[in-house]
This record gives sequence, C-alpha cells and structure tokens, in this order.
Amino acid sequence: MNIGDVAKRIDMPVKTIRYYEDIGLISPLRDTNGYRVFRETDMHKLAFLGRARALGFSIEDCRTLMALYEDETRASADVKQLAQEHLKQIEDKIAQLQSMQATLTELVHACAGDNRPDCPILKDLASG
Amino acid sequence: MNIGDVAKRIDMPVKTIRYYEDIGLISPLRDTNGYRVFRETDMHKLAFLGRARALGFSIEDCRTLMALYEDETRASADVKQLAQEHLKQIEDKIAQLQSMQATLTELVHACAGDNRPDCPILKDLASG
DNA sequence: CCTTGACCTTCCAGTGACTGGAGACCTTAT
DNA sequence: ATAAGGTCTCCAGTCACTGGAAGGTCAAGG
Repeated sequence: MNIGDVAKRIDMPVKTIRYYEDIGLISPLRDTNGYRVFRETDMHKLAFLGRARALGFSIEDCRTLMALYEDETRASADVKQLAQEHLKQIEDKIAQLQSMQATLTELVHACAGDNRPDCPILKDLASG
Repeated sequence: MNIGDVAKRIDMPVKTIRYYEDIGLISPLRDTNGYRVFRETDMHKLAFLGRARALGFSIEDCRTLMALYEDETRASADVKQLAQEHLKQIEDKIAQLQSMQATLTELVHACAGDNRPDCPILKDLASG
C-alpha cells in the first residue's frame, strides 16, 4: 500500500502520516524506489492514532497508549489513569470555554448591533 | 512606568507585553536609557487586550477590536458580528469537547483500573 | 568607589501538531 | 514521448507566547 491509498483508507492527510513516521510513531517499510510501503499493522496503528487524537489525546499520550497497547503485561490501571487525567483536562477546558460563552452571550445580547457607535461589548473590554 | 511595574499592575507577563509591542499592538515611548516608558493609554490598551484575550479572542480579533474601539464612528454591528462569530467558534469547540468527554467518561467507567491487562479503553482505540 | 542584585535590553530558539510549498524523482496512461 | 499525478526530502510557517543567553542600567549597601 502506498501512502496515498492509506491516507484515503484511514482518512488522514498524507502529510500527517509522514509526520507520524518522522516522530517515530510508525515505521513503514520502503520499496526499492524509496516509496513507503504500509503493512496491515501500520494501518492499524494509524487508525489507533486517529481515534486517540480524535479523543483529544496528545501525541505523547498517544505514544504511551500505543506502548501500553503493545505491552501484553500492562495494568489497565495505567491506561485508566492516563484517560482520567486527560478527561479532567477536557473538563477544565469545557468549564473555561463555558465561562467565556456566558460572558460573550450576555455582551452580544446587550449590544444593539446597529450603525450607532455605542457598544456594550467594547465598553466592557475597556473597563472590565 | 517601567515594564515590570506595568506587568504587575495589569497582571500580564513582561514577555507578553514586549511581544505585543513587537506585533504593533502598543507603542510605548522610550527613555534615554532605552527602557520602555508606559503611559496611561498604553496600560489601558494592555488591560483591554488582557480582557479580550481572556474571552478567547485571537490576537487579530483583538487588533480589530482595538481599532473599532478607537474609531468613534464605528457601527456597533461590526463589533457584534465579530463577537458572534467568535461565540460560535467557542460553542463549536465546547460541543466537540463534550463529545470527547462523553466517550471518555464511558470508557473510563468501563475500565476496571486494576493490574490485569484487559482494558476497554485500548480495545476501543484499537477497533473503533 | 565598588559590588551586588534586580532590573532592563535585544535576539534567537522552542513549543504542538501539523500544513504548505519548492524542487526533484517515479509511475501510469495516452 | 509526453503529460498528469503520485511520491520523495527538506525548509518554512502557523499561533501566541515562553525560555534563555549575553549584555547594559540602576539603586542600595559597604
């Protein structure tokens, strides 16, 4: 399998796949012409990475998760802890965004949005 | 006012203030020794920037907002539109994070978290 | 006057996770 | 033979800072 076909199959940009090789997440073989050759295991790893990234795990977390996946003697507690820490970060981020959302929603509602210059949004930004 | 005092007063890192000058958001004066000298208007702008950034506006949005703030003939509609677009991005981001949160919460609950290797989190990542 | 320590200056490099583009090579179809 | 499209490597840019090095300045204490 060439990189383009893999990209279509896994639905991941070619550039990203090359990047993942660069940083050592995958190690596809090479054809005599220098083209990357992807085995089933490579595609499996890429799919794994795609799903972990879609859940917001960082690349370093993904690296750890893959290592745990390949380690038959892992403790599920290690995976769970990683996931829980990540979950907490997500929850913190949600809370932060919701606070912004609340303030912004209020300000947007208070603003007439016509062609007069008077604007509560700017007023708030200017004076806290 | 020197940069360090401003940093304390506005509660913004010295580095960030210098960066904001670099990209042309503020233009403090200079003393004979080369030190930056901040006037009230500079600090006012920095406070404005701090609040806009805290609401998640990008630097470019902040630039636009400051320009609108200084333009006495602005239409509040322009400010409102910018804020609404930003609000929508925040809401999209919240939705995306909540979807991650839902999946992760489920997976974390399903995982025993003991020292056996069996782990639903890894299973999900491996097979979608 | 000298030193010490806390400021201040500029400039360069790194962060995370890609993304875009240049220039060159390879393959496939016409 | 040629053209289109796929692949290669390498370099630079994104965003909004952040860290660090190397050096100039200032105020206080001895």
